[in-house]
Formats: sequence, C-alpha cells, structure tokens
Amino acid sequence: MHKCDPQSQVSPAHSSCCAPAPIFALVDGNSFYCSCERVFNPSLINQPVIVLSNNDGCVISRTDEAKAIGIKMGDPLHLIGDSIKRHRVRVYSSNYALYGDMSARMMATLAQFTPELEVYSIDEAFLSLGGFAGRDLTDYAREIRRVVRRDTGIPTAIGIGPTKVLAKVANRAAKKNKVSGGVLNLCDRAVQDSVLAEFAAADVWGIGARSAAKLARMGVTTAMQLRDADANAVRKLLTIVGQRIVLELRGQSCLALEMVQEDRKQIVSSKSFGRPVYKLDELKEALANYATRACEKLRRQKSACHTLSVFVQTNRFKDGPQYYNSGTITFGAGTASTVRMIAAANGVLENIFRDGIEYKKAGVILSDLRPASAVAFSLFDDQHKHAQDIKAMSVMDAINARMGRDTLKVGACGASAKPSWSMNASKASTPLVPAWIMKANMRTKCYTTRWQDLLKVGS
DNA sequence: TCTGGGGTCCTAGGACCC
DNA sequence: TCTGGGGTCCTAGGACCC
Repeated sequence: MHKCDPQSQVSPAHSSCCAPAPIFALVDGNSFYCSCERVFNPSLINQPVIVLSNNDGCVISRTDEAKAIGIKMGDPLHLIGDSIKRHRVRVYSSNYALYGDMSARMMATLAQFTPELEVYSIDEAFLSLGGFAGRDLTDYAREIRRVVRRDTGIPTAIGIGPTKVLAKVANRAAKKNKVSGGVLNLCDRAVQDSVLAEFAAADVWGIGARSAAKLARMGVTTAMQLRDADANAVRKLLTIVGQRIVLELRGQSCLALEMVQEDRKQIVSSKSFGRPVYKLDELKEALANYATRACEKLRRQKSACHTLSVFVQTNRFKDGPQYYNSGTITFGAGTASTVRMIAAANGVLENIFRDGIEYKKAGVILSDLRPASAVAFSLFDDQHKHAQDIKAMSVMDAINARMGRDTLKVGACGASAKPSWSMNASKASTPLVPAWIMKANMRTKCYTTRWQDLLKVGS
C-alpha cells in the first residue's frame, strides 16, 4: 500500500502541477449480503433479513429493518432467538459463491464509469473522479447508483470527497441521511464543516474502539475536533496512522488509489469446528482441508510459501481450561504443493497436539510468500521431485476448475462425501459429519454460479 | 448445544554486526 | 578488560478493516 509520509511530504500526494486535484468516490453496497439474497428472493424486500457468519455463528449483515429492531453486527445467533421469532426475521447462512459473483458484477458495472477503480472489499470500491471535475459530480454519482441498481439489483450509497477518508465519511453520512438520495458530496468546505461537526470521531475510518477512547481522553469526540486537533499530538497518541487521518480530514490526500491488487503476503485458512474435536486424526483431516484451500490460493497468485504455521485452540468463550498452541516450519525451497504442505502441517501438529483437550478451532497460516518462479534450491533439495509436484498440482487445479472444487483431492482430506444440507442442526453434529464441515443450515442456492441452481421463471 | 474468517500496517525490542 | 554507538533485520503484539 502506498502511503505518503506526512513528515517528508509537505505538499499533497498529487503534487504534479498539471494533474487535477484528486477526487474520490466511495461506492458501497447497502447491507451487501442481505441485498444479494433479496435480488433472488423479492419476498425479502421490506422485511428484516440477516446473514450469518460461518457455522451460522453470528450476524454479519443486516437490513435496515433488522437494525431497527436492535440486531447488532456480530450478535451471536443463539442470543437473539427471541427477537428473531418475534419479528419474523428472515435468517440466512452466508453464501460466498453468490456474494463473490454479485460483487464481480457490481465492480464490472462501476468500471464503466471510470478507468481508475480500486476494489477495496467485496462490497466497496473507490473511484477516482478527478478527471470529471467539470461535471456535476453529485449527478454523476446518482447516475452510477441508478445503473448499478438496474444492472445488478444492488442498492448502493456513494460518498464523494477530496480524500479517501472524507469520501468514507461522506458515504456513511449518505447512508444515514435518507434525504441525500444515497449520494453525498463532501468537496465543499462548508458542507464538510456541517457534516464533520455531527460525525463521531469513533466512526471515522481507521479510528477503532481503542483509538476512540484515547481521543476521548484528549477531549476529541467529533470528526471536526479530530480534524482541528494538533497533528503531532495525535501522532504521539495514535502513531503515524492517526496523523494521516487528521491530514486526510483536512483535505490533504495521503492515501492513494490502488488500482492493482497486490499479491497476498500471507494466506490464512482456519475455521471453528461444527462440533468438539478431541482426536489427532480428526485435526489432521481438518488441517489437510485447510492446507488444500490455502495452497489453491497460493498457486492462483503464483507464489511459493517458505513458512508454514499451524495452530490449534479450545473454545475461548467456554469456561474452564484454555489451550492454545502453534508451531512453525520453514521450507528451504519454497513450495506450493498441497501434498508437501499437508505433510508439513501434520508434522507441526504432532508437536503441538496434547491429548484430552476439547479443540474448537484450528488453522494454517502460509507466510514468507515469494514468486514461484524464483524458488531457490540448495544442494540437498530434490529438484526433480519439485518439478513433479508442480505438474501434479496443475493437473489437479485444471480438473477441479472444470469439474468443481474437490473433484480431485489429496487422500488425507478424508473421503467423506459432501454433506447434505437438508439435515437439520441437531443431526449435523452426529460423528458421521467431519468436524471441519461448516454448519450452514440456511444457505440459499448458488443462483449465479451453478446451472442447476438457476432461478426458474414461471414454473 | 450455539460467539466468523481473512487480511494489512505500525512499532518496539531483541539479536547481531561493525 | 571495559565502554560505546549506529545500523539492519526479524518477530511479536497491537490496532484496525471488511
């Protein structure tokens, strides 16, 4: 991520004399996951809807109607059962195949409006509108909203500002303030003043709970106060990150648009188990599956991994003895081989495993990633074996890409058939289901990515 | 019974070298 | 034997984001 050091950077980032002053728009899908569900199920419109995290654990997306009855982000499902029943909240397991595809459609639509686009997350994109300064940007943003809605079905809010942080503020304010029509332009100083005065410092992008508490002790509780605070004092309190936010609030752009997606520096695959796990073999099977996912990502970005970490842990929400342990192994010559990774993960696991513990979660972390093309061998590495691995993996990837995920997999992942989601929650905890299979009892179909799930009209 | 998963960046401190 | 500073690299932990 490119960031200007405000210490060395006296003039703004775009210092070139002929380049237009930067203008950012942040487009954000409203209640994105819920909106995706609504696109394929119109009966959800105007209803309270929530989407749950993995294992149907807690709330990660909610519609305005769900917010209105007091359901909060992160609420555990099992604590809001009453409210769900009373208000007939429609509840869904997350369906990332669907959301990922809807996201791609939204981004493709946005790309029609500017060549300079940064896909920031699954439901957000920054657009550079610096080249459109001659136009009425509020009108332009309304047009963007209209077309995204028409072509994807997703409602959005758009915030405009001279910096990313101000565009973020504008976006949040646009969402809250219904009269703005989903668009707010914060390029004007007077508008900035009126919005920032009412905007909580804790809601500014980059200010989390810890930082908000520190600022409050300084007497800073609004975004306006933060903007007008002494930048050096803020730096002392919140490091350079906080100082950058102050400058951004003042309209000095420190965070640039990043159009190219850099390769990941770390790949994590970890999950809580659907049921308690005690046995080494079960952990091995779970980790084999996580390592498989991680290596697929690794190969997709054409990297090789030089460090593998494995961790296991108990349920941190449960009273009683806790256990966490992790171990690491390094590869002299980097690898992206699922087979090698699973073998290595097993080795680490045997070192950190203790008998008689109720495990709740495990995972693998691949780090020290470097280009696969630059793997360096020592005298003792078996280069022939390495070449064979690469060939085997590319065959496996090709088959899985054509025939579907896990058509071909390593034996250590377990032979268990894909579970049937028609089973209910209580049955899902029978030992027949592998521990690493996630609970998802309320998953919708993959309308956009599987032929057999295509929506039928008029039948 | 039931509480997500996957990322990034920054800083401080230790190890090591000259 | 004692004393000293400066530089780099690495890692763990904290904080934040979606």
